[in-house]
Amino acid sequence: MKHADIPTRADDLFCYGLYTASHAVTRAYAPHLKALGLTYPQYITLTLLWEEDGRQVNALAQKLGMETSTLTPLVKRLEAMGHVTRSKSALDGRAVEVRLTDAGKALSQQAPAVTACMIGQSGLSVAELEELQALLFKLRDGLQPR
Amino acid sequence: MKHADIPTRADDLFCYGLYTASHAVTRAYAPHLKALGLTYPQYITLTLLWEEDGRQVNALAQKLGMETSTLTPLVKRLEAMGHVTRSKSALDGRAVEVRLTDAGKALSQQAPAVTACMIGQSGLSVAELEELQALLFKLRDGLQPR
DNA sequence: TCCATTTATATCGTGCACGATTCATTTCTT
DNA sequence: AAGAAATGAATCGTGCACGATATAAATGGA
Repeated sequence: MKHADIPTRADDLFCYGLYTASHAVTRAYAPHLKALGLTYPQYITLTLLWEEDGRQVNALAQKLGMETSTLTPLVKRLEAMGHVTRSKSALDGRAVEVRLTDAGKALSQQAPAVTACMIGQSGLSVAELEELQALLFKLRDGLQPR
Repeated sequence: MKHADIPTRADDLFCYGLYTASHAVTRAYAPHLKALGLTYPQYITLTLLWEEDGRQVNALAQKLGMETSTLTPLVKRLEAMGHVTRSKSALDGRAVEVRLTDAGKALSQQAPAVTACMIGQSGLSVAELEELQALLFKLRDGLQPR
């Protein structure tokens, strides 16, 4: 591809839509999550634990594509709020396993209503959301150096 | 839509792909932008100025969908780096106009190569990227309360 | 075994992002 | 024209996100 073929307007840059849409979603979630006392990254982290409890910090970081330096304090805040416990792995003294408390598990009951509300707000059909999700995963996986 | 119809796995949540893809893009841009001494939000802000110079802080915030409390320090850093100037509007004493310096304008020469590289890395066709962009804008605009 | 390397987490400093608040300026109302 | 309301930036405090660095535990090789 030659430079001449590349869109130069900010609206056309493939990074711009992602950047603004991502923040718009975070903002749209905020009022729902505020009622649960959660931030958006905290909520996403909990969804991973609802799916599979007892993950290590490392596994959570991998799933989210972030550094443990981001997750350690986040998980500590979840612990301080009483949603999870952190304990050293018996098999590997370095690893920390994150486990949901009853309170943390109970929060999962609220999730479907929040998701439903967000899907409704989005104005996109389920088919469009699936198409979007597929493209996002393809983009993300393409960019991962690994 | 009933709750039973809502995907509950984290992978299927429509927020998850956006969250991880957005960070993946930021991370993929980082090495290219580091060579220019810029962060990703700084780069996007500059693209808006390359498109139309002399915008007010408010206009930039609107375009990016962010608060002025985020942009004010960012623009000040761009000023400290010598890429822009900040000056009070003659027509409205409250407003601050952001203008590119010669150095800031010169940076725009590097942008097409960066964009081209990112598009190549993404592994998506231009058609797919346009489709993705369209869905993202639709999502974003659907979520804006306005 | 012993020591080098790797791995898992944590810590620190910088920058982004938001909401709440403040301050100055403009605009609206009367 | 004067006070009220609205607007544009800025400031402050909290939390997210990264890279660089540190520390402790596990692994590997000689």
